[in-house]
Amino acid sequence: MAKSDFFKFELLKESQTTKARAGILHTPHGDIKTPVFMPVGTNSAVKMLTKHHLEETNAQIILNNSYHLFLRPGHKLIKEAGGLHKWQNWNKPILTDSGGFQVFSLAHLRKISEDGVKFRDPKTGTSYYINPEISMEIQQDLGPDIAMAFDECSPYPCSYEQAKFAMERTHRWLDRCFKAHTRDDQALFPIVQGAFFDDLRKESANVISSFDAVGYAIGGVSVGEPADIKNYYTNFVTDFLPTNKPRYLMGVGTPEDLLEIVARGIDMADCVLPTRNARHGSFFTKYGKKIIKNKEFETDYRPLDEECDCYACKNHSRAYIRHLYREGEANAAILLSIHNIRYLVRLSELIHNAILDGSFDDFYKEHLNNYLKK
RNA sequence: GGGUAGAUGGCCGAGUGGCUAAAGGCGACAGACUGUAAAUCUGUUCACGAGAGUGUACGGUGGUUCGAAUCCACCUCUGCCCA
Repeated sequence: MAKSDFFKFELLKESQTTKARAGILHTPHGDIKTPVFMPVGTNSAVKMLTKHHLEETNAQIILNNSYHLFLRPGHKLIKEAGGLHKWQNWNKPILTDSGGFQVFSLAHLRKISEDGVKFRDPKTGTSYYINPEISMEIQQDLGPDIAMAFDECSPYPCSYEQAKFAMERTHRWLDRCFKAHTRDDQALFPIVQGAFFDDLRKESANVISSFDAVGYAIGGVSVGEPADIKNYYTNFVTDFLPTNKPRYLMGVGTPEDLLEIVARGIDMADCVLPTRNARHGSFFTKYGKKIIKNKEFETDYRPLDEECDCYACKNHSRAYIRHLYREGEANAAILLSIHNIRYLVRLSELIHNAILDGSFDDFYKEHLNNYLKK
């Protein structure tokens, strides 16, 4: 069977005033309504959530990470266990990152060569080697619906020469990824790099668009650059990507980011922020991000967000969750994680519906206005 | 009654003559986090002041000294041991 039989992207409707689009991406493990927010479960676990919690958030697809699972427990073990879906008992779509982000985030613990990257495991000091072929082998053994190309994500700031070199190497690696990738029931998304230079981003978008892929990703953003730069390049790059394929902006973001990037033509996004911020005590509301430990919530008996339908909001008050957090109870992180994920998943559902009924422009303005109101 | 140890900022606890408005921890108050080395990290925390700074402060009172949380005397209180 060819890839086109497993994957199809239906573009349902486009906004008249912005670049927002609503669609459906069909995958071997089910359909994904876009725009979609994808929670991150690096170690084959979305931190703090059981499968039951995660299903209740209505997440349509989750991320896992090749680098982390390669180190432990090993892709061969997961393959033997029946693949990622069976391994973590998640029967909806899964996307794996290639290990490319660790080239960036573990910069001081790795050495890049033309062939690939040597990493030192921060926990044990052991050395591991990943190159495009190894990343494809890992991801084909793990068995997600969507695999990502092995890329080199540049830091911010970054010189033009450095960015160009990393981008060109990413393109050479991309070619090797596509040659090594053979599973038809798995999509391989190439990734645009080029840091924050117009000509590099344009060149990279054109190069990756020349590969026949199910969807196309934009990487190298949310690496410390200001929001307006991120928005500018998101808008800039989507102009050079195929219109009939999903575009995935990697590592973004906050609720306001989600609105901004959808308006700039993005269909998929993932971020660790909802779960990390939850563990660190902050939560999303219609009126902006709040910090649960703050005194203002001491006697606030309202739910985290009054319009939210998540488990935490249906059952508990801000005052109660604040108490749990201050006492170091794990339940605080669990409840906040459930809420933050549901907040972004629900926001993406509302966005999808708003695009379909033609009200996205108003929705976008009103929501952003509320969220950024102080 | 006798002996002995001690009394430091909201709490615990360093500090034994100037470098001490006083380490460190806790607590409190606030902030950061964007393809997860992260249930982590950062800042503030005597009063007044934007700040330089000024004032008050190491149980109490008095003393020694150019200078005392630190040395001396007495007092108050507390822990422990003996009667």
